[in-house]
Amino acid sequence: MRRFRGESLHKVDNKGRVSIPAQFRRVLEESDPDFENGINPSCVLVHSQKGKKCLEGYSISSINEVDDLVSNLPRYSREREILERMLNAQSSYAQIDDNGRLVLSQKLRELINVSAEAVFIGMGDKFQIWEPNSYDDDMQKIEREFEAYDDSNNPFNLLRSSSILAK
Amino acid sequence: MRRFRGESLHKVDNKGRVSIPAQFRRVLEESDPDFENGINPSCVLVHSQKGKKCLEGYSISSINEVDDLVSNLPRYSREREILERMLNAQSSYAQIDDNGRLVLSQKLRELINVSAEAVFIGMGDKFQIWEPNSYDDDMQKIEREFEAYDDSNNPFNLLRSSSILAK
DNA sequence: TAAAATTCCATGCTATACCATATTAATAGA
DNA sequence: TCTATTAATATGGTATAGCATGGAATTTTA
Repeated sequence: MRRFRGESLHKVDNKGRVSIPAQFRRVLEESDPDFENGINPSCVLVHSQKGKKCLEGYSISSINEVDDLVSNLPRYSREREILERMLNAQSSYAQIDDNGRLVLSQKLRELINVSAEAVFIGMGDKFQIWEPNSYDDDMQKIEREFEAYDDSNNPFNLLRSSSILAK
Repeated sequence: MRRFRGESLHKVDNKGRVSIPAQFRRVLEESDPDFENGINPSCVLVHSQKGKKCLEGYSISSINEVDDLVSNLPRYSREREILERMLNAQSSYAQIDDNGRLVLSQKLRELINVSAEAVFIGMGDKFQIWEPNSYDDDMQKIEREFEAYDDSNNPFNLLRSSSILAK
C-alpha cells in the first residue's frame, strides 16, 4: 500500500479550491475503486478533533476500514453513536476535480483558520491539512515532546516487532 | 457503500417541506432499487426513541438490514414484538419529490419540536433530523461524555482491529 | 365543497465543470 | 550530455448545471 508522505504548501483561492499534492493523488487513486472506471478519486475529510486545528484526509480504503470497525459495534450502542458523531457527522466527502484540486468549504476553512495557503502533511494512511503557522507550532510542540522522552520510554521503542506480539 | 456524512441546515416551510442535503440524496439513490427505474428514492423515518428528540432516516438498504435482524428473532417472542413496535409502528416511508424535498407531517415536526429550520446529521448508514438548538445540546452532551472517558475506555479504542477479535 | 396534501413551475445562488496558462518535471533524440 | 519536445503540475478565470427555496396550480380526501 502506497502511503501519504512529506509536506507541501499550496495556494487556496477565494473559492476554497486547493491542489492536492500529486503524490497524494496517487495514493487516493490507488485506493478508490471509482478511479478504475475513469472517475476522479475522492477522499473523506474529518474535522472532529476540537482543539486540533487541522483536517484529516482519508483515502477511501482507509476510511472504509475505520467505518467497518464502527459498523461492527452493536447498532444503537452508546459507543457506536458517539463514534458516528465524531467520525461521520464531523466529516465530508471531497471529490478531486479534473485539475487535481479539492474544495474546502468556507466552514472548513474557518475551522482550521486557512485563508490563502495550506500545507498538506503525509501521515501514512491519512494526511492532514493545516494553516502553515499552526502547523509549525504543532510540529515544534511534537519535537519538544519527543525530546523530553528518555531512552527507556522513547516511542521508537514501541516499534520493535516483538512489542506487537507482546500485546 | 457511500455513507451519510456531515451536518447541514435547511429551511422548513409551513407545509413541512424540507430539502434533503444533496449528498444524502446520492446515498439514498444508491440504495433504493426504484431509483434505477427513474423513480425518486425513498427513505424510512423512525421516531421511536424515547427522550431523543430527533428523527432517524434510513436508506432502503439499511432499513432492510435492521428489519432482517428483527426477523431473525423468534416469532412471537416479547423482544420481537417490542422491536416491531418501536421500528415499524413508529416509522413511515417518505418519498423524495422532484425537487429533492421530503415532507415532515405536523405530527413529526411536533415530535422533534421543529418549526422553521432543521439540521440533517450524517450517521453512517442512517441520518438524523434535529431542531438546531436541540442538536447543539445533544452534541455538547456527547462531547462532554467523550471527554469524561479516560484512555483505557475511550470509544476509539474499540477501533483497533485487534479489539474486535478479542471480543 | 372546503381543507389538505401533492404536484408543478420559477428563481437566486452556489458548487462544480470547463477552459486557459505559466511553470516544472519527464522523456527522447542527436 | 545537452537540448528539444512532451507531459504533468499548480493555479486563475468563466460558464453552467444543479441545489435550495418560495409560490401557484392541481389533485385528493374528508
